[in-house]
Amino acid sequence: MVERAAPQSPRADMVRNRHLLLTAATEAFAEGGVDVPMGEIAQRAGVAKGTVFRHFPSKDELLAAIALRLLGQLVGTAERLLEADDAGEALREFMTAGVQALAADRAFREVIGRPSAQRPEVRDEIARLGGVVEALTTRAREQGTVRDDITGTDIVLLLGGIHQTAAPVLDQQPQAWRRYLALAFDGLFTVDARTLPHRPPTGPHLTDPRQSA
Amino acid sequence: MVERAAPQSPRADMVRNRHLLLTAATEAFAEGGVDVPMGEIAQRAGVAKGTVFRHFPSKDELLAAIALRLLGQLVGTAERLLEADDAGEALREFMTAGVQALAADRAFREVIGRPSAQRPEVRDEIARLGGVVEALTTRAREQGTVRDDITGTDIVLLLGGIHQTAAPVLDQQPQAWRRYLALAFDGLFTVDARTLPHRPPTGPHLTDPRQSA
Amino acid sequence: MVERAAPQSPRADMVRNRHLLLTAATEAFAEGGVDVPMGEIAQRAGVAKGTVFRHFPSKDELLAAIALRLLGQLVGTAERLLEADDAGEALREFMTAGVQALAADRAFREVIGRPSAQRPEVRDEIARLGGVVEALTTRAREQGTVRDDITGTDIVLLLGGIHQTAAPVLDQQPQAWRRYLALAFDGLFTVDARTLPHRPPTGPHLTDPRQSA
Amino acid sequence: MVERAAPQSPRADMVRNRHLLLTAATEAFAEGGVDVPMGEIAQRAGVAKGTVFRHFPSKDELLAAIALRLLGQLVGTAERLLEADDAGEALREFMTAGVQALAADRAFREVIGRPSAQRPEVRDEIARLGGVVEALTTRAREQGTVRDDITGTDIVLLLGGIHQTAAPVLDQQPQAWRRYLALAFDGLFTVDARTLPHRPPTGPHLTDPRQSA
DNA sequence: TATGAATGAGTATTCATTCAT
DNA sequence: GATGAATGAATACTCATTCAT
Repeated sequence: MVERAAPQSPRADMVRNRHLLLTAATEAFAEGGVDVPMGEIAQRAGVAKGTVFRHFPSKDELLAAIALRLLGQLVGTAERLLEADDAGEALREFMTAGVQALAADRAFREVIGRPSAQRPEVRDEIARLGGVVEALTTRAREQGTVRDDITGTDIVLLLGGIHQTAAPVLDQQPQAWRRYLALAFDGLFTVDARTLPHRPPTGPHLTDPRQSA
Repeated sequence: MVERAAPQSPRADMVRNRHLLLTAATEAFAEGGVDVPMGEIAQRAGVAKGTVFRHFPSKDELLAAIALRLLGQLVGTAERLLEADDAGEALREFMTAGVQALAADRAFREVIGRPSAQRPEVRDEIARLGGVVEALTTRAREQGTVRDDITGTDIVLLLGGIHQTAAPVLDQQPQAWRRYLALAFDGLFTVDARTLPHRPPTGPHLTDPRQSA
Repeated sequence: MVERAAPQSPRADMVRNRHLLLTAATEAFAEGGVDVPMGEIAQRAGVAKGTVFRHFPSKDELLAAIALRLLGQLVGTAERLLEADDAGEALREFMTAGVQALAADRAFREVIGRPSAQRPEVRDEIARLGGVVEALTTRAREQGTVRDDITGTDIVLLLGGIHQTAAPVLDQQPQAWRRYLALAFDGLFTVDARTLPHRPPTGPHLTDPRQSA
Repeated sequence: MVERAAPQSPRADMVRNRHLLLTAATEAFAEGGVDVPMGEIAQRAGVAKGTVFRHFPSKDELLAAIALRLLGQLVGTAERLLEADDAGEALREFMTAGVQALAADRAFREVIGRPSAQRPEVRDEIARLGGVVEALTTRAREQGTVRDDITGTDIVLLLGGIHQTAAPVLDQQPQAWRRYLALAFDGLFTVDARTLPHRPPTGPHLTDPRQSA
């Protein structure tokens, strides 16, 4: 139904389809929100509806897979930056990459704030991200470039918040998030600030509370 | 189906019903997100489904009405604070009130990020909010308590972003937004910061771009 | 979409539709088994799919309603026959009516052997039927026209069995069940038979065991 | 996917697979009814789905094969019993075996009452069973142990009916069918009964009429 | 004007069957 | 011959919206 390079083996074709689907789904969700019908994703990927379900037994599972992939990328970035000399700069870079990822992939946040995020694999990955970012933050704190009272969890949460700040104008000004990221940096990378109120959150599940009931 | 005091006049009953509906809908959307069925709103308001549609020809219209009311409240708050002596403190108060409103009413953001927000009335109200906040910000800027490069639009956008930062932990820590609000203040109420990158956004429609297609 | 007498009131129309649906469903299930799509039932009743679900929130509920109606009729028949002088004759009449009901309404048995039968209301009605038939049987036993070792539960179970015996030829010979009913009578209405093996079953749920897992 | 001894020859493997499938399918259908997915049968047999379809071009064909095998067993039993001296006792034994087969293999009846039963091969086997049982019955009739007006077809039909009588309590009382079999014997093995009403059915296809449309 | 019954388009998911490897 | 990935028709159920009373 859709022209396609001849697959080398069923296995190869399957891998290809899985990739196709993940890409199509990420795009589709990005454009239309999580409510896009599974059928549209199938169409975009150029496969039949049944194929979507063969690869991802339910919409939730598909959403989880997307979230996992995105989280994995962030974790990778953070891990790489753990090696950098200038921890403060590394943290800035991580946040920049993180917000950019959210901006580029608008489905991410919506995908994260879903029952899919309740899946153990997703929670685990979130926890993993939290751990790495905590390390990143600790190093920066030790180097005295970031304020004392900021935690890795704060950083992770801020990613979403900063992106969200600019989201309403994302269409007209796709780079506006840089402005608010800089603003956040100004609040973050300061040493002589008064201690922030409210104890730092722990274990953010990145789960939209609306869905947790 | 629900006993009720006899209405004084048809007109009075209608006004009453409209109010009932708005309240019920605000609550319902707050608790369940914008996906709560119209039927549930009718039930909560103690009226029949048809009545909901008589007052609000479509779900979208209802959503718009809610957004309008909430925006109106924010505008009111901002206008009141325009009278304050300490403009910086006033701005802080406005932002606190704004984020709190978002935190308390989880539907607000979702309601705002919808085609309903495209309706002229809503856009107008958003513009009005922008105007008042701009004034508020200008005064603070003039008093030298807020950095030079911050606009009213920035402030309005930040409301959503700050709320969103804390949203993932809203369940467990309903006050966490205060932490991020304080962090934002630290970035905002500083005078000797380097100028923020990216030109300030104009005319944010507060519309989630995802929905604009 | 379907010609129909003008309804007098919404309420009247609803009652009418409920009846229409029940009838259509009974027929549809009778002809096609419980697997007929809900859509077909809607079509047969001349209503939209949604209407079926308004009246019966799930297929199961519809099935239960049908079972209930049929069971109720049987209970009524049994109760009426409790008044008869000749208890043996009354029992024969009841069984005749029962098997005939099953023969006429082929869906009955299938409907009964379903999770729908697990619903308390259905179980209750089955229990009620069991009670009345037990009384009927006891009277016949006391009058010495039915063998000593037969219980009301046996009778109820036999209804299904007798019907089933003739079911394979129901198409070609719709009255064949009379033959096997007579055969059962010959085994039943005898006094000098050896006691039946196996203790009499108690509390038949009329539930197809296949479904109980 | 399932380790297995290396096949001796393609041909041998096929035979083996066919057997595996038939067994797995019989079990699966027995436990879950005819609605078990083909995939589960493949899994149980330890082969891929495609293999099932290579052996049995359609689910119906598979069902037919099972029915055929079971019918064949009954025919075998009947043929063997044709040799017995006491024809009445032989008939009892046959019926006992028949009902027991149905009770033990809950899928049998369901399998039989299906379009699959329409297949010529199945009809032929049913006819063959009818013939043998007719002979069995005739002999018993001639020996004066069974009533005059009973035919082989009646006997075959009764198998299903007797089983069905006890089916609703099969879970709790797996042997209850013996009770109703005895009851049937009491009606059957009597000489001075009034002639049964309704002419004896001929050529039962053992097909549930519900499915024939 | 309020009611709530009817409508019907829309959605996730299942499963027999086909077919490329 | 076996495999298992892809297909796509089919189905129960939801919900915004309409409309007769």
